[in-house]
Amino acid sequence: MLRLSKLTDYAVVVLVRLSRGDGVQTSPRISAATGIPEPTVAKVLKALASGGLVASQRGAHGGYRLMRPLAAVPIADVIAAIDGPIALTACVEGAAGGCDVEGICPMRGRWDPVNDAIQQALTNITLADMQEASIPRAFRTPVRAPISVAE
Amino acid sequence: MLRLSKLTDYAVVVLVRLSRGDGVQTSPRISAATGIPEPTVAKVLKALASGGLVASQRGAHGGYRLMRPLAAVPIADVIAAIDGPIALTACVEGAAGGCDVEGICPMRGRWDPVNDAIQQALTNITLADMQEASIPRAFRTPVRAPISVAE
DNA sequence: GCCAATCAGGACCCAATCAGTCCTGTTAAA
DNA sequence: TTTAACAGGACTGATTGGGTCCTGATTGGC
Repeated sequence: MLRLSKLTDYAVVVLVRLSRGDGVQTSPRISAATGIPEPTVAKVLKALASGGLVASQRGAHGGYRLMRPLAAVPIADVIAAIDGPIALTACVEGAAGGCDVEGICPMRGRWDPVNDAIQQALTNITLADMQEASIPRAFRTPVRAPISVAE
Repeated sequence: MLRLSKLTDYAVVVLVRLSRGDGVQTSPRISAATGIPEPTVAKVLKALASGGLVASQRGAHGGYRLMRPLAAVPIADVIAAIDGPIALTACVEGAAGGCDVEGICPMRGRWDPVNDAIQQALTNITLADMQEASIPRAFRTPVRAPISVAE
């Protein structure tokens, strides 16, 4: 099913939320605004910080802020930050490790064109695109968006 | 990581194998030729038959054969046959069921452009493309290709 | 008409993965 | 010094998927 991790979905919500307001925002505050449980918000933000998508400020009055505007964040970056590098199969070029029959595996490299195509597709879509895409009535209004994720 | 199911990888191997030779081929024979365990080959073939990618013939001297040449089989069809419809998130248009907050979920429809992009990317790549892509030395020769899949 | 080979369609089990939580540091402002 | 906040793990329960097996249904040969 080409499943996307649920945390990635959360990450989009969190990033969109971060894009409103100027200063840093704490994870409890984002949790309250989005309805996502606080520990999960914290986990997502840490991953996003590692990926360079948000900047963190520690200590009292700390928090997180966006490093780039939404339009400059391809969804591929978000996925990479949360789920690791985009690779359909483990033996794809760039994936860590090596399969047990590496070197004799006829599948080696076979999925590369597919990966490249997907990578490119995901790079061409930014968070701004997703933010604007077909949001149902009454949800253009900010600030108090409830739970987000499906399933 | 956008993980692709291992069975889909098997399916590509099986389909490529089926493309060699004219008559029907039995699953034990394909298993022997590819190194994939027979029950798994059977499972993959059943799914491919349900998806209309291969035709089956029951009874003695039965087996499977390709319905179309490899160049006419987009990889999207294979994925759909094995893993079900291509949908990144559960609440994507076309996915079964409905999430618990359906109707108020601001994420609803948001992933659609991403899904469409991926769908299109996968539709533009056929099995023939994958077959030709960077196969290492000595594996253009048919018949006795060993295990395929990565881990 | 019977038998053997083969596909059809499930049920089932085990391992791996992931979402989600929690705990213990470390940093920085008041 | 205290407190608010992030950093970076470890841990657990549930879900998923790979893989196997079993019981039919179908077809060709003897």
